[in-house]
Amino acid sequence: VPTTLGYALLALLARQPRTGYELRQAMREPIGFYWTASHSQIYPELARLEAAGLARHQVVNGPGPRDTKRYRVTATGRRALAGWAAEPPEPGPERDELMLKIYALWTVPPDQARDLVDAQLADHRARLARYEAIEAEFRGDPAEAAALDDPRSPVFASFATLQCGLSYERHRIGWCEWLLARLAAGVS
Amino acid sequence: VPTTLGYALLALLARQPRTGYELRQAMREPIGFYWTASHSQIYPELARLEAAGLARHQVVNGPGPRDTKRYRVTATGRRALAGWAAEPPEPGPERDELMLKIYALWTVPPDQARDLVDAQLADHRARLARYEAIEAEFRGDPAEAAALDDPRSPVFASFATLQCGLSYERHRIGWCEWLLARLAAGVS
DNA sequence: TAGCACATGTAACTCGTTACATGATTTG
DNA sequence: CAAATCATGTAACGAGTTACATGTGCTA
Repeated sequence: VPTTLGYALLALLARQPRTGYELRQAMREPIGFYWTASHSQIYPELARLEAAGLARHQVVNGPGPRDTKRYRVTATGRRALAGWAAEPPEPGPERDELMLKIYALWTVPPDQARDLVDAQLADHRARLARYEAIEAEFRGDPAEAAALDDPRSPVFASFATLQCGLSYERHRIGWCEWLLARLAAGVS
Repeated sequence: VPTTLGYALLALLARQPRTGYELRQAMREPIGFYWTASHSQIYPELARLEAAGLARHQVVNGPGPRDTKRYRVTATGRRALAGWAAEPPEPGPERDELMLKIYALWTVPPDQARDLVDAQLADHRARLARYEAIEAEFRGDPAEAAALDDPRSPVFASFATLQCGLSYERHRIGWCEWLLARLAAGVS
């Protein structure tokens, strides 16, 4: 039984075969918004997946300088992934460093507190803009737009996570604005 | 320079002196929504804080069966806490296991997918109800209600984190409902 | 009298990050 | 020719969880 990282890799491999290096790239942008991993974690994990019979590789002499191993999920791996995805996630402890800082915000001079929240607000607005651009891409591509309503398509799944990201950023922006209004009220 | 856990402990001690055992209790409910720690982490960390001069303890023969050490922040610790709290948090990697499952949701039969999202929705509704109850307590207590607008009061800080929690649960509920509507559309 | 709350500590293990290690190919 | 990209691995370290270890006082 793999770790969460193992399932993350299977989830990527179920969409298309990839090398360890490509998996590492993928762990940045699309999926990287909610899960990341460095190559030093990925390579050993791929070996474990293969040992467990959930993935297998093929050596490929691609255009690159050295031989690369291209991994794909096995039928067993695909079943394991679906089984895992259908289970409710175990309620891991939420860890939000910003909230901890907010909890201690009364010890900070109000103008510094305002700077902190201002910076957060700017961050979230920037991320919202990025997500909105990605959303526009989804809707703009006819092939993808067609799959948006089919729960069996990967495009649907990607779009669902994107919607969550959009909603999250809007929530966070709203809260920052609320907090900023309170902090501004105490201006000298 | 302490770890995040160290600052979490300082944030609690800045409000009132506590023993290791009491800190462990506190890491469950109020602050535990966004940071948790077990006693096996807390006791060594307290020793480190003391070694760094940020907290100190006094042995107390309380009503309990054995001597307990009651910790309080030092003036240095208080300054360190305020300095840390004013700094923007470093953007740690977001890790959301549910999003990973959603990313793989296309591999899951739609009726199972619906069950998963249903369960999440119920969880979030329950947590929202809890937060709303806590909010009502804040507003009901005249002493606390008076401090709600003062950025220098711990009550204000606690209330701000609570508002974020309320907003977060509402965001998550909205997204679950959105997703459920898409999944229901594909009903056989 | 069995179990729970009180009360504090250490040890082993897992997960993740950063640094170490190597080396070819392409691009400026 | 120097730097970035491609490409894969291991080692050391830090943070966190679970389990080990000990012992008192109260309550069902």
